[in-house]
Amino acid sequence: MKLTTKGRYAITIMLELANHYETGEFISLKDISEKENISLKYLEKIMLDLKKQDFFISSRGVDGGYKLAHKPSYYKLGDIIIAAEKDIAPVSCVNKDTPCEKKELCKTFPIWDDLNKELMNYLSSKTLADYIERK
Amino acid sequence: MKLTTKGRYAITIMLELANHYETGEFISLKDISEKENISLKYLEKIMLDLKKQDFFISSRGVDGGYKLAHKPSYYKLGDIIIAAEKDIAPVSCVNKDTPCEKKELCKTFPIWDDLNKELMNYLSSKTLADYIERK
DNA sequence: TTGAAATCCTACTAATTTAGTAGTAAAATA
DNA sequence: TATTTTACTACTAAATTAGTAGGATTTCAA
Repeated sequence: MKLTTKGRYAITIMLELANHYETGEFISLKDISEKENISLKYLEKIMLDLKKQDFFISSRGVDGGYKLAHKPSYYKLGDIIIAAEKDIAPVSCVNKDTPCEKKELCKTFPIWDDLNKELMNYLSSKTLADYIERK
Repeated sequence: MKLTTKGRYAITIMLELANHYETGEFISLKDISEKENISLKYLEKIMLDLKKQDFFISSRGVDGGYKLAHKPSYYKLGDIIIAAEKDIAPVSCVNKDTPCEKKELCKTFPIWDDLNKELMNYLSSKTLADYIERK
């Protein structure tokens, strides 16, 4: 049931931006990279996937970086993880895009279907706002 | 968040045995292998991990195989998956045996800790009895 | 008492996936 | 115009996954 580093780092990036949401300032990937000890190039790559969503406002050049386009409560953990990992179904047969054709016959299908629903439900119920730093 | 085939097939095996629990007969891996189209050798290997638990009664030779040592409601999905996959923590920092040392400082730790608890809680709440065939 | 059918056990391996790296272009700002 | 940052594509080493291969041992029935 492991998450890949892509999903993990995506959450790291998003939570860091959420923690600076109130200030309105841009946060560069370099800052996050140094703070969290993650390769800058790898963070950039993860950003490519996240950017396909309407998640950020970005700015290039000195003092540039990213900031959230919406307030932290807009960002469900599930949406972030899916954006980074593409597919988080625990078993591919319950994936929305490529569902199993034999699911009517398969005795284990209900197990994976229930688990997937439970997971999705939980990850949709939590947002970045639930985990930002309180002062 | 993918499960490996080990975890998937472990559930397949256990559910098949659960569906024959009432008859008391031994089910061979060969039967399951043919029915589910999974390599016999691979099923044997998965069995090695499951057998470390007090899960089965086995019998060799003709008409041998396995049957459940307890009734289906005894087997929590989480216990089966953990036996097969060893570790199902979505992120290694929340693993019981090798927890992260910086968890006090880490801002994302509570996210993974909550997710892990949710998962474990769910997988402990369901047993094979919830998914056996009704006649 | 021998052969077949099953479990039991260890070692190896091809294919896939993960976790990056490398290099460059383009934009913004001072 | 130099610097800093994002934006984008292509490649790659390491690790993991999903098995295979080969045999030993046990049980039962003919």
